[in-house]
Amino acid sequence: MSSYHFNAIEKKWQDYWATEQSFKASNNSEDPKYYVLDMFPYPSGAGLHVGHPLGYIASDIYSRYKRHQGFNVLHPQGYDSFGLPAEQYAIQTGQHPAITTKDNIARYREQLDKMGFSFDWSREVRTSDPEYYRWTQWIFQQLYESWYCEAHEQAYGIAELVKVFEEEGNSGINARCESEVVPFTAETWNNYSDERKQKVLLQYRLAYLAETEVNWCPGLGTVLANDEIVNGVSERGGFPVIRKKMLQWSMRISAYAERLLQGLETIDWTDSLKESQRNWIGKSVGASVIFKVISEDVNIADAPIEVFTTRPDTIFGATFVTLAPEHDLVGKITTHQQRKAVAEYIEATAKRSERDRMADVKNITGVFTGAYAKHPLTEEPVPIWIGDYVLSGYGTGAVMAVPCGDQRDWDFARHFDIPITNIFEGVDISEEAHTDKEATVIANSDFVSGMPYKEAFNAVIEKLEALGSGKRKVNYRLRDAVFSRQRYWGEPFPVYYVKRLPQMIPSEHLPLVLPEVEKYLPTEDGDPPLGRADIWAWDTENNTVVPNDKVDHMTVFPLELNTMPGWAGSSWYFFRYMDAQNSGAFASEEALDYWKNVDLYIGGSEHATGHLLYSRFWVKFLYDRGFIKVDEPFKKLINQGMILGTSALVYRKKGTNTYLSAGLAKEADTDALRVDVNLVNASDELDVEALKKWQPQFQDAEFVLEDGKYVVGREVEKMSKRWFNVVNPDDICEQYGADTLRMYEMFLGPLEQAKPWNTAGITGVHSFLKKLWKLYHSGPEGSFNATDAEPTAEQLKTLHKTIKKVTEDIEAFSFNTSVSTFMIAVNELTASKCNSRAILEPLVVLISPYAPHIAEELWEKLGHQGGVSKVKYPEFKPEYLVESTKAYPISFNGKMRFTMELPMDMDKAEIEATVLADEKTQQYLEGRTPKRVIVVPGKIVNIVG
RNA sequence: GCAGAAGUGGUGGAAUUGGUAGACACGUUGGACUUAAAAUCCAAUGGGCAGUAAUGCCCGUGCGGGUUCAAGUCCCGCCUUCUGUACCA
Repeated sequence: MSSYHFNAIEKKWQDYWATEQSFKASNNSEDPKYYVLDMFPYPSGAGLHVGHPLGYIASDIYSRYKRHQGFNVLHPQGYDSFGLPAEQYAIQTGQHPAITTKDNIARYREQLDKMGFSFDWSREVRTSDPEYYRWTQWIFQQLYESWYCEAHEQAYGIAELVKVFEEEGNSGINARCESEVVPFTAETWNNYSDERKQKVLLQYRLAYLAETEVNWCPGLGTVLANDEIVNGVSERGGFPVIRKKMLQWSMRISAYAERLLQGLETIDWTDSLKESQRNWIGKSVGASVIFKVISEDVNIADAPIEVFTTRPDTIFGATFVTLAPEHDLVGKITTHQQRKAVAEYIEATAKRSERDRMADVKNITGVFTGAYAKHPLTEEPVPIWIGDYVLSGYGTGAVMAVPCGDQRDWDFARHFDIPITNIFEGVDISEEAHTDKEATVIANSDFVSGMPYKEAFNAVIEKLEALGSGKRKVNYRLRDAVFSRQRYWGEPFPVYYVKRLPQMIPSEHLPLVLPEVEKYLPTEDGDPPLGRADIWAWDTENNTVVPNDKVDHMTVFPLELNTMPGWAGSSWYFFRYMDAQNSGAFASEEALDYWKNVDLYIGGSEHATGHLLYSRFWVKFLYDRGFIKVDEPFKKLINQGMILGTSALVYRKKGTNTYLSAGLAKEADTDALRVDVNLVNASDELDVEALKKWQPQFQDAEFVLEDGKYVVGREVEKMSKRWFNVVNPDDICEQYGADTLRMYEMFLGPLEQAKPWNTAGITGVHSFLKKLWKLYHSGPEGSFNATDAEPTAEQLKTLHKTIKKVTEDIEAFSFNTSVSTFMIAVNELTASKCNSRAILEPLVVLISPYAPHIAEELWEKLGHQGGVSKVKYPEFKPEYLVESTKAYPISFNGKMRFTMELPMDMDKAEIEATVLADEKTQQYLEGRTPKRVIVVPGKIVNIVG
């Protein structure tokens, strides 16, 4: 073997790792644990492109590094195989999602294996596997069996709630529940029918069934969560989304709003990510204020309109009240004269999709109801308007409008000619509202006149509380998460219905396995595909699924037809890896106690408000109910940046079949078309003959060259099949090897930054590996050759410099610079023709996280048995580095005299060196004693004063 | 609009967190080897000025100010680009 045959080496070691199960983690170990996790992929039909493994490479490097340091590392991988993408792929290809999912997973696994990841595959999970979703269903049932006590800020079992109801009713309970819960005494409760009791309890449960206004997407035939909507259209497919009332399962995540917010302080995530979650939770502190309707009609007189405001200090500037068009009171209070206008307005807004409403922010619309409400403090009548700038879903769906202090209220008032009262001292509000609250004094406001914001804020609330017309209130933007999907490819709810009330299937009879259906498509009117299943009813006597026609509503009942959303399975999978085969629990107590939570989590930032929030919610819930001992899932989180594609463009002269080279295209009128990036070489030159064969439209085309070449244009955009800019990692592994791919992806730039892929640069990294190989293959015909001779001081310095820098880089996740450090080391060692065993051994261990295959090969050639992966990390010895030695100056005099601690065993010595500093710095240093002198061999570089 | 991040050669990006800016790599140019190409190796490569030369000097990190012996880094004010989020009262 005379040169670096990476293909053979990589195959050899991948097989070795597989047969030896080198990366299998043990659940009981004396060693400290470390849990490194990747966000598991959706196995889509397109396979992996070079962008996907970026995060996996980073986490793999860190895992291998931690193993070298003596940690018992859990580094698992699995597949998020339920959900819309898998199902849509199945619909497109006309195959059963289970089959396509299985095929896709096999393809993913093959690709992943080629890159030499150190995953413990014995712990693989698939969310669509019944043995897995059995526990997803089980957690759902635990949520159903729980309620949230706001007094203790904790979830408890529903049985405890029932006990309280039986003894003292619900008046003493401070629970997170539906707002329309009717108060009752113990006696009333005990007299309630069983059915009535169940209905009441449903209002308290953390997983509950309720008629909710949801984001209905007719195009996808399903309901979407808020984070699945982008700019008013569905994230997937871009279909319009409308609001619709439906009976849905929901998760009372809003109960955890405050704890989800507080928990952010305890975890090591990036500021931007924490900020996204804070925004999503959207805490605002203010007051709820009651305006009572003025009316002759006794039925509606004094009906309270509750509004939420963050500016109670401006209450004397409230000149009208605005209700959302969907507000319950609208129909009741509208006067006869205004009835027609209001009805027309409501109809018009209901027709407008969410998208239109957003696109049309500037257009001010609204209508007067004809009714008035009494200002709680001035007791003056204020008109009640409706306007679609008030959202029914936020706060109470009603606002007190203070045009002088809020721009939207100001715009609305100006548009409809409603009076604007100025309650700020010395502020001009004739052109716009004054929204700055600091450094402004309230005026013209009865008892708060002359007070600054903060003082007025509290004074008004106290007054309102005394009058019973309002109270301090904290509001959250976070809303409960809809948990039902009218979909096939998801976890079935373990629920059947008796008299239309949900009942849980006994947990010992889980999983409730997804039934077969003929068609996976949802129907246009939204009936779930499970409605087509023939065998989908629950026999409560035999605890089994039976055909639908057996339903008798005595012992056999219909099952829930909806399935769970994609985020159900991904909200707890990190616990399943701890004990993936367990059939008695989602993971054993011992496993949960040992692994605790994820130490390092790497994945894309697109999950900032979805997966990462829901996971935190479920973990806090499981913690409350005592199933786990940690209340945050991911201690440290890193978002890897996306690797973008570099598309290649050719320019077709308009209306012809003539293509102009990029340099000529600017002067002509052309259309840019994307062509396969694989037809273009590193210097943007197109292989015209290959292009002609690629697609028939180019067969007879004419190409106008410049300097004898056809040069393509470039555009950086998402890597996608339809832009023909996808680079397949398999091809890179084939051509350069997995070690090169791994190092190059790291070398490309900082992990967290988005960056375009450019295959051209890969040769630098590849030749580094070749150089490393050659350094120790200087024997006859390139055979392995390492000497036992003592390394030189220079070589030892190179080694320890590398240990120091690489270790620092790896701890800071600066993998890009550590690749550079390796290159420098190998260049230096090559220059001194180093083939010392004493240098190579530690160097191989250092490199093995990055380029594991070549490291294993060299390790074996050094005569070691067993893999390199658990060898102790080399120790850094500062004495080999003069740089880090401290030097203490004696005096400064243009030239400087000082003593320094010299490397190794030498005693203190005096040396003399010239200070490299400009004149001003020299003057400054005159007479001072610098604290530290930074030295490189031979000369002083710099002085730190 | 709000929030977060960033702006450094032809390109990707370094810079011990206030101390020789441009490491490392790509690309480019020149050279060696070769009949030739590929591969490999060596050298040069921010801009400008002076010198036969080794070398020396000046300007340079989006723009304008400031602090400091010393600023890519800190402070103030702008500009630009990404990434979230948005009629949230």
